[in-house]
Amino acid sequence: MSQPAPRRRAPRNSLSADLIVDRALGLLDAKGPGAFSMRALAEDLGVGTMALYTYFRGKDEIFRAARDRVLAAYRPPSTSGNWDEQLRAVCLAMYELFIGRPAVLHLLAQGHAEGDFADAATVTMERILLLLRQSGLGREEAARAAGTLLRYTIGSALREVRDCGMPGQIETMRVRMASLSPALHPTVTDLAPELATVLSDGVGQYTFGLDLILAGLQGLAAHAAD
Amino acid sequence: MSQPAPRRRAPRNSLSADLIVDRALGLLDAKGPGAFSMRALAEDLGVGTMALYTYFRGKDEIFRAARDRVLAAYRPPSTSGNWDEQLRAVCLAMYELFIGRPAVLHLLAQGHAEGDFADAATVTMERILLLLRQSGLGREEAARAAGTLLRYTIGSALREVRDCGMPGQIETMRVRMASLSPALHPTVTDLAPELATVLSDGVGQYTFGLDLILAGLQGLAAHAAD
DNA sequence: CGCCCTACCGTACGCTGTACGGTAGGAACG
DNA sequence: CGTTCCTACCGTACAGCGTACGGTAGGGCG
Repeated sequence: MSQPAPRRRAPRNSLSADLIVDRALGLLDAKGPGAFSMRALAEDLGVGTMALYTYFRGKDEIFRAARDRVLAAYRPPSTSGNWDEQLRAVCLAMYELFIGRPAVLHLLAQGHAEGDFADAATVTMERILLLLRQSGLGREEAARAAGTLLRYTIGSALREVRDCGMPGQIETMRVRMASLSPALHPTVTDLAPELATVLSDGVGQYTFGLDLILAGLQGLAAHAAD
Repeated sequence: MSQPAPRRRAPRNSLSADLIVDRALGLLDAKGPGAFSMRALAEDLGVGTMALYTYFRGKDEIFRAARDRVLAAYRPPSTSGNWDEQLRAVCLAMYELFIGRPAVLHLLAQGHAEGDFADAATVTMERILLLLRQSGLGREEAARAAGTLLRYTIGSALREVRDCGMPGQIETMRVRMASLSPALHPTVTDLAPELATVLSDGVGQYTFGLDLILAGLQGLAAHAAD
C-alpha cells in the first residue's frame, strides 16, 4: 500500500559529532571496519547520508575521531610493585584494550595512526616512559624500549583479532602443516602440535613475549646501574 | 579523429596466472594496495577486466597468490655463529623483506594471512625453530618464541611502512607533543627529542627490540640447561 | 570444412565515498 | 506577526569498485 516510507526529514538538531562517533564505534565493533559505510551509519542514525558531512569532512575524519575517542578515554590501570611488574600490568591492559576494540586496532594498523606515541593514549605512554626511566634506563633507551613495547603489543593484538577467525585459521594451518614434507621441514613438522596449541592461546602467547622483552630490559637496567 | 581505440581483443593465450601475479605485484609495490584494482591490473596487462576471472576466482585470490609467490620465493640468508647471532640475522632479513615489500606486509596485516607460521615462508620458520631448539629451549618454548619473533617483526615493519609518510608523521607528532602540558605528562615532554629521533630510525629501533627479545631468550635457554 | 571448447570480453548491477545544489525550519529582527 | 536569513539536513548524481552473466571469437580437432 504505502510507499517504502520516504523518510521524513530529521528534526533540526538531532545530530551531533558525539552522536555520530558513538554510533560509528558501535557499528565498527559490531560489524568490523569492512562493513562500515557512510550510508549504513546514516541509516543507523535515522538520517540522510549527507547529513554526516555537516559534522565531518569525510569517512577518514570519522575514523580518526572514533580512534581518538577510545584512546583518549582509556586510562591504564593503577599498579604497584617493582617497575617491571607495573610495566607488565600496563602493557597487558593495553593489549586487552586492543583485543576488546578490534576496530581501533584495525585503524591503527591500517594507516590511521599518526606518530608512535599518540597511538596508545598519551597517559599510557607517560606511564610507560616513567616506569622505564625509574628502572634506570637512559633517555634514549627508554624511548626505544617504549617503542618496542608498543610495536610488540600492536603486532600481537593484530594477530589475535584477525577476522576473529581462530577456528578457520587453525584448520587451514593444520592442512598446510600436513602437506609439508618432514624431510624438508623437520623442525616445523616435529613441533606442529605445539605450534597449533600456541596459536589458540592469545594472552599466554602475548605474556610470553612480553616477559622476554621485560627480561631483556632488566638486563639493560642492571647494566645501566654501573 | 579516431575513436578512443576500442581495444582489440587480446590474442588467444596472451595471459597466464603467473603473468597476472607478476603485474599485480608490480602494481602493488608501485601504487600500494589502495590504488590496486581489477580494472587497473587488466588495463596494465592490455586485457579486458573479466579476463582475469578466467585464472582467479577474484581479487582476494590474486592477493593470496601474490603473497604466496613472494614468501615462497624468499630464502633466509645463510648464517654462521652462535644460535642467537644467527637468529638475529634471520629475523633482521625477514624485517627487511617486509620493508622492501610493503604490499605483502599490508596483506599480512589486513587479514590475508592464514596461520601464524605460513606467513613468513616455511623455510624461514624452519630455520627459526631449528635455531631455537638448538639453543636448548623446550618444544613449547620454541614454538612460543617463534611466534613472539614473528609478531614483533611484523608489528615493527607495519610501523615503518605506514604510508611511507615519515616526514608527515614526525611533523604531526611534534605538533602533538608541543600541545602537551608538561605538568600532566612530564616524562613524555621531557623525552620528546629522543622520541622524535627514535621514530626516524627504523632499523635501529627494530634491532633494539630484537636484541631485547634475544637477551630474554638467552636467559630462558640458560635456565633450560639446568 | 565444420564443429566445439574455452579464453577473452561488454554490459550491467549493486555497492562505495562524496561534490553540488536545493529545501526547510528555527532564530532574529522590524 | 511577518519577513528574512542562516544553516542543518538531504536528494541526486558521478566516478569508481568487485563481479555475475551471457556473448563472441578463434584455435584445436574430427
